[in-house]
Amino acid sequence: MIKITLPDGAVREYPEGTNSMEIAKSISEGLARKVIAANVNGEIWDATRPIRNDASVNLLTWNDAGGKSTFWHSTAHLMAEAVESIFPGVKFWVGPAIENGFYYDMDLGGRQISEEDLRNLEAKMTELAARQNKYIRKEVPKAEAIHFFQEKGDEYKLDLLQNLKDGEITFYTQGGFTDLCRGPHIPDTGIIKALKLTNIAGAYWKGNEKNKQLTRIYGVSFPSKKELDEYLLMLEEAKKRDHRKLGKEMGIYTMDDEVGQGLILWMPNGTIIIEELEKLAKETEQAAGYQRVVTPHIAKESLYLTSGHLPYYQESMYPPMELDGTKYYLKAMNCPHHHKIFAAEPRSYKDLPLRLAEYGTCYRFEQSGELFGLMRVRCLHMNDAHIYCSKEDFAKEFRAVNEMYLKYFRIFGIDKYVMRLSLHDPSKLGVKYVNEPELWLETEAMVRKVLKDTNTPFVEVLDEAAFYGPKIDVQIWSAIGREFTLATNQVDFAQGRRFKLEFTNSENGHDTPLIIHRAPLGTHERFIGFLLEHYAGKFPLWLAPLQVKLLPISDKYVGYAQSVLESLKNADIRASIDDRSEKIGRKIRDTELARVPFMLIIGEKEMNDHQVSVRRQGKGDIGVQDVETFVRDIKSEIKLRS
RNA sequence: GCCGUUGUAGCUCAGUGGUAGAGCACUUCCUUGGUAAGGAAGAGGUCAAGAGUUCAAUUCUCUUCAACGGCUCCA
Repeated sequence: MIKITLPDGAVREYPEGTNSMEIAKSISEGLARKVIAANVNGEIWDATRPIRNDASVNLLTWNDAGGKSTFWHSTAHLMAEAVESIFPGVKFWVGPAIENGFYYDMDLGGRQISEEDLRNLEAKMTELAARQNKYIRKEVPKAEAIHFFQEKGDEYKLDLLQNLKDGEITFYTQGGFTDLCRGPHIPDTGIIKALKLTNIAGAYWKGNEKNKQLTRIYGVSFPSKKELDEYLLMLEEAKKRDHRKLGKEMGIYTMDDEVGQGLILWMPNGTIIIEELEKLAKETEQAAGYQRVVTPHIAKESLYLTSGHLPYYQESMYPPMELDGTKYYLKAMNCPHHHKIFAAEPRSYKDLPLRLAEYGTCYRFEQSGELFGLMRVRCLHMNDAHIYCSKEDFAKEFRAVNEMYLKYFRIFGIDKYVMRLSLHDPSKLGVKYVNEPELWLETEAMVRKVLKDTNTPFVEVLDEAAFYGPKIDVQIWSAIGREFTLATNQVDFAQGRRFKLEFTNSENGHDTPLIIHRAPLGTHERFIGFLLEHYAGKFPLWLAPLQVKLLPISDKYVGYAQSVLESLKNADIRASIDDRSEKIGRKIRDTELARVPFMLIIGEKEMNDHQVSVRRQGKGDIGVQDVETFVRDIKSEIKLRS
């Protein structure tokens, strides 16, 4: 007998060689039906794998992350089985579970696969699943495994085998399909009740674009039809919140083939949001001791040779234009221009920290396949600033920048974010990173210390730094689950020297300033894309392109509505009148759907009493107010940016 | 850049080898109303662009462009 410890601390005895499924059955049949896998001593195991020694066991069901991923991984095997039966001779690479489902990479030998094939595969998978084939685990000696895949002619699996040691190789078989796999898997295919193959994509072998491109099929599966339907419904809902859809619907931005890919045309409504964001940034930066500058969109090649950007980033810059033998580049970053402003005057330690801010327009020649709505574009407006400071001031300045981030996050209600400390990879010094090993370690330690001192939660990642120094990237998630880097806060110990930037220190010597690059609001493009999804288009009052819509009950009250409109406009409130000869119900509906924060209904009573009947978007009728009271209240709400 | 899919009215989408339709939106008229859709009429499309096959192409083929889903990349 062996002792099994359950999550609640209970210890039960079972015969040696029992398995998690047996354990579940001993607790209840209902539980046994739901068990997908089990966490045995911290490792996820098949529910049917024999347990030989005392162990702590946590049974996993669909509701556990480990259960879900096992379920999806097993569905990937089921898909492979279906693929193999329909396309004999296919070779497989890997088929993991991912955040929402699974995929399998395969070499179809040059064969193309269509949407129709996916439907056929789904049907085949459903058929195979219904057979309730067991997933059978088998430990295989390396020589035998190699022989198996040599017979099959699958060089991808042979490649995988190279890195595996004899004695740790396992095969899993379900129905007629055997795969090299460390597992774990669900007990049998019967519990896969609903599935959908979602899309086909090319994926480079081992993620390297120099390698052959394999065919990747994505899918998702569920233990019931109901859950699949819910998932599909969720996707529909997410679509409605997509910034590309909302941006068009709300007249925020447009794009045009003739202007060019990835080049955003900001429409009047989008421009209002841009101006409000800039107002916020300017106020905040002014209070924090920044000074504003304005710099050109282009510069000579030599500027980027000095900065060191050219060799690292030329491919991401628009090709140069040549005038009288001199090459000019559209700027992809603002820092070199700002450095030249620093260099334009002699600087004393008394001038530092010098903080230069600009909503700079940058152009980046992103690969065409990378462009994505507002999130990834070729012309962007960055909430940029560079702080030139001494080493002594660094911690204080870096900390102040972090606090600015947090201030913005509060304003926009961003509570899901991760600060990612991006470090250099020492093996790439001189290639991807400036070859200053000691400065790297020193600045990385400085940044880490600030994060620790301020109790800022962060993760560290290797090989993600800028070429000139470590950085903090802020990862955020939009309301529909899109993750991206919003903002970045970087330390730069390299460009100061490259530009020979200097200040006179208190001992009358010369020092090179450290530079902090920071962009808390990222770019207008990405940030507004984020905000659209974050708010589902229902912007808070201060950002809403149209803040108030006046809805006269009939034509008779348009005159009075116009006088109210005057009062609102005099108070700098963005308002307009719906003077269509429509019924009030219709006007309310249209205004609600247009996501206007306030509606003022104006009829006989309001006109006589110099009042307005106020309706708040999403909340409905909130009563009658004097015009002056309404203006005062709304003004204060706008000012608070709440 | 690579793999795959898609491209018909402002939007969402039907449809056909014989030069096109619906709903919503839009315009005009009627209606003048009290908190989420009043009625009627009208206008609107080189069917992404170019080439080929054909008596005839929006439809079939090819190329280009763009968008979308991924991969790779992302200062």
